Amino acid sequence: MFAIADANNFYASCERVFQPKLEGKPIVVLSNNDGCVIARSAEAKLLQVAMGAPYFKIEQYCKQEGIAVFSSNFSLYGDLSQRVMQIISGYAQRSEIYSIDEIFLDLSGMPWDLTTYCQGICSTVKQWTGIPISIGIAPTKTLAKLANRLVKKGLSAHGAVLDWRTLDAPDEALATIALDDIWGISRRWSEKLKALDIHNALALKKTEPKRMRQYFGVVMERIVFELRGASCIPLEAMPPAKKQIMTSRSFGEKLTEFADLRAAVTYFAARAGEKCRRQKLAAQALTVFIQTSPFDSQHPQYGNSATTEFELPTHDSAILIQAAHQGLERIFRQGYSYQRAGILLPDLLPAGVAQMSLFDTGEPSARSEQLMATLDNINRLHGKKSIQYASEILSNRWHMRQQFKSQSYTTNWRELLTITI
DNA sequence: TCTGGGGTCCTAGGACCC
DNA sequence: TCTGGGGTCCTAGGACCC
Repeated sequence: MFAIADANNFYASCERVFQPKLEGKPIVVLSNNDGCVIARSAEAKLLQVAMGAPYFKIEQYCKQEGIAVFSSNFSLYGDLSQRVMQIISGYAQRSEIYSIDEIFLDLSGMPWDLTTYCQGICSTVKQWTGIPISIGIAPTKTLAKLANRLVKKGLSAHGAVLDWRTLDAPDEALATIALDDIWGISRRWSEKLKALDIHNALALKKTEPKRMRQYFGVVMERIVFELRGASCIPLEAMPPAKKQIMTSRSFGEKLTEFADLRAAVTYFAARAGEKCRRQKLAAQALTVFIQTSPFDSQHPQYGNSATTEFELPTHDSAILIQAAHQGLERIFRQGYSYQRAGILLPDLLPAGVAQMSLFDTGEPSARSEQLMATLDNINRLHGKKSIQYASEILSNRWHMRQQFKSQSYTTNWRELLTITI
């Protein structure tokens, strides 16, 4: 038996925890650079604010309807997510954190009533963190996700929890579920399914799995089996090591100067190095990429990338930064307005298991390890950006617009919530 | 003026191994 | 007429997730 616990409108709920006056009020959260809508409270959904809507197109509407607008605050969301996950994972022997606001639980073999048990999880999480969650329970992950979806639509007889097995007419419920509401099916596949005269989850369940495999591949075949109640997608209690790490951003304003881009990619390379070290991985190569805005039809477009391979796998920020600079020099062209850049570390290995080169003594890498550990410690103890590479801060013109950002209430001593009486 | 930032898996084809 | 059998690795493209 699987359960999926999922926070309701997670980013909007995080903002509401620290501004309870927004209870019952519409909230939207914007992407980096305040570009487009990436989260909406239930009230904002009722006001027909679309997911992904560019903010500049709905700004007036938000003001008119009194919608509270926030820039994304990932240090807040990440921290609250950790707290929620820690609480929920205590309720099962095995669990899998699936995304920032979702966690699967293995509820196999539990002798008590699972609906009551999960209702207890919901109320504890709400009481301890202020975040509302919903839980779907079923014999497969795909059905658990659907049960969760029915909860969100208000179709559960048990509040925030629904056990698929307690449905009186599960097939009738499936018949009401649109294809692209199924986990793993998006617009293209649902269109292709409709062309085959398959129009809802029940119809898909009744297809022949082998035939679906011929049309779509093994992924769709598994979905059909899962809809039938045969589990094909196991719980992954141990998250597999990352295969690649990316750090990229759109800029607050278009950049034309090499020096501004160089500061940006330096920052990205340093962040990618931090991620790499935290996950105990090392990069065999680094790709730097830059591009102009695909929405800008007035100016000439250009995008390019350059990859540098390392002699030895590394997670030393200085080496990553140097490679990023060299790559940028190769691809930078004068005369374009750049909108976005980033760093990709494409082929990661576990740190410390690398093949040494014939003449390597190991000593420089020991010094590098020490230096990186010290750097990470300083930034952990004294806050992000306490110590940075000089070339990161030679320009800040690329910095994101974040006009509506709330405080980092839980991760920064200088931004604690203050209450005036 | 203004449109996010991360990731994964599968498949097919080509090149190569013994 | 007849033309082995079993693999791996890499890449690009296409799909999906949050």
